[in-house]
Amino acid sequence: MVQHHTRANPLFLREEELRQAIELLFYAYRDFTGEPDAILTKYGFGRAHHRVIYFVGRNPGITVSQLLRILKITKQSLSRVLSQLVREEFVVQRTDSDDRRRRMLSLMPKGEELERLLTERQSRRIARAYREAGAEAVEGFRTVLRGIINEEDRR
Amino acid sequence: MVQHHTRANPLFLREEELRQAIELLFYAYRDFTGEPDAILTKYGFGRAHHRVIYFVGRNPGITVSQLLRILKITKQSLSRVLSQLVREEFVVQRTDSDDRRRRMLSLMPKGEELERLLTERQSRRIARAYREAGAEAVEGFRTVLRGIINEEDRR
DNA sequence: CATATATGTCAACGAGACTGACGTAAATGC
DNA sequence: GCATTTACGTCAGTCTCGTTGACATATATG
Repeated sequence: MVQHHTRANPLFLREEELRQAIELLFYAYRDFTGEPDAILTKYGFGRAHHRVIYFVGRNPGITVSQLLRILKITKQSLSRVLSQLVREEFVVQRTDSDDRRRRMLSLMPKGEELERLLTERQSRRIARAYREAGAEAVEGFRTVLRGIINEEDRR
Repeated sequence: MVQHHTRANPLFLREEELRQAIELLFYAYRDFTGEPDAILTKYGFGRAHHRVIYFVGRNPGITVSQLLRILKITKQSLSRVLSQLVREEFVVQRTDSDDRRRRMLSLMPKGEELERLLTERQSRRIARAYREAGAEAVEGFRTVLRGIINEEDRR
């Protein structure tokens, strides 16, 4: 079956292969975000809050505009979520002393705790997949994912 | 930053590695969906329409409940999108003659055309990443992604 | 001093997810 | 044959999170 198509149409395998990749990405992302989403609901937060908490935790002192460039959303969308996180003391803003227009963001204890909780779940999922796949597969995984990202963001 | 993990703690590399995976997935998915999203806007559709069009195109004759299991959304959410796609003649519903409760979904010409357009873009992105990464990396990519998906859905 | 930058905010809107309830038609099990 | 289950659709209401465009303020910079 597969061989027949291979011989007759050299594009068949290729298209099938690419569609499988599209689907793998969809399913993996769906399940990768599903677990945190469920936890966030209990806090009255959504996926947008998760992203902010994650990237602020990862880059303490990050500014609002840097965060916007990562998330690729508008100022308004971020603002709503961020001010809620500040109000509820998950995130704190300090004015940068070098450039007092900038607000440097960091996690407060509550934020760190939630970040750990969420990252732990996702890490566990990744760790399991990495362990089962082996080091070589992990390298391939990283290489391909990097290749999918827009060139300007591969830093 | 988190200094206490430098050399003394063997988990540092591991945590760093896992966080990189989390971020790669975020960035890759962000850019992977960004291009189709822009196209869909011109049709007055969103990402939800894309997912329906994609999976109906991929599985002609798929039923509503099968689609719900794939997308993991509620009947209401699907219904809104699906009825719009049917109304605008991108998707057609036929009653299954074996079980007349079931509606079998397929793409109409307009739907096939849009599906091709969207899948082409995403395929091109994947194909480029695959080409640059090489066959071995591709295998690793697939293996790890499969490992990230919930076990019951790896079929 | 003029301009550019970083941030915040207001108002309005739209997509797309959710819950819970209800209704209908058809298949299936006892 | 009747009760139950399944497949689908729909109503009403809610929430998150994305959008645009305009405007305000403080600060830095040329």
